[in-house]
Amino acid sequence: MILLYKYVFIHLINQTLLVKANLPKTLRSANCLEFFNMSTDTTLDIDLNTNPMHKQSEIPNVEFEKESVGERKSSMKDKPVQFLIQQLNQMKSENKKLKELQNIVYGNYNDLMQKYSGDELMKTRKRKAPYTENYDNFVEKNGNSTCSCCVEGSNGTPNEIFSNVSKVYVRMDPSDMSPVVKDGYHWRKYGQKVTRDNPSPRAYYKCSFAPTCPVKKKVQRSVSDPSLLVATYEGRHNHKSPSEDEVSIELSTAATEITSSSSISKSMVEQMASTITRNPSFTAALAAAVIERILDHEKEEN
DNA sequence: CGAATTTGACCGGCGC
DNA sequence: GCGCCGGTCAAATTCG
Repeated sequence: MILLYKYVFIHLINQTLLVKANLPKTLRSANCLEFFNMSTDTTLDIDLNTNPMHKQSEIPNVEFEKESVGERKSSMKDKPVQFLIQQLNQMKSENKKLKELQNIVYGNYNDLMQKYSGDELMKTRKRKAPYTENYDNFVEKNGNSTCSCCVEGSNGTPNEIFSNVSKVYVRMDPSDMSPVVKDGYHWRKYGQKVTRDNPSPRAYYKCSFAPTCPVKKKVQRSVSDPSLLVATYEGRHNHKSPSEDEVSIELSTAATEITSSSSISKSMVEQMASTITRNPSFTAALAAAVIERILDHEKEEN
């Protein structure tokens, strides 16, 4: 089961976690998935609606690395010095790549800061205004997929220490104008308001696990782009996403079938990954899981 | 018939 | 103190 998860998830999340793990602490505090939506480097792209199997080289790499470890061990007996040199060179090249990635992320981060730290953010509303709503341009700039999202901390400043407020931007199908963000959780609508700065009504939802789960969300169409939904989440779920459970059951069933017949073949894993990633519930659950994972990581650090 | 949604009323924070 | 505004409540309505 763990192996299956690994195969299916590894090429989706691997780059994300790699970049996240190598970010400087100040950058990690930014806690923005927007870094992974940046278009300057495809390795940073975490387009959840893209079939991940186009990066097929990822899965064979896992197996290759296992084999090469064995080869390394045998060669280590024969030529330990050469082996160490080879290892050193390999690490150097990896460091170089990581440094390049880091520079790209730094550049994107600075661009974002320049773009949104100016007067636009300062002319906020007279009320509490815990967050800004001026990220539309960002999503428009980067929203080349059908679902673009980013998460920001409170106060609208990406470098703010994380709190329990996050925003998600979702580009909707133009044919589907219902103000619903499918994020894998079940919500109960408890109110709707037309706000002053946006003719589209804002819908208020509570997690249907309430009062056990304190999470609320607000959903409203973007002023500049009606096809864009802005979902503001407050609080953190204290339970698993129902979609995660569904996916877990699907994977468990598939794993039972596979292991009962033969060893796991690459094509079967690919087929399975392709099937479940076409499932909107899976992509939503994956997005929620990735965000949750990063937020947990952030919480541990703080 | 129960659950979910709608919608007008109400509440509290904030600026003037 | 008053009015504006965002957020919440709860009765009425709709839906499956």
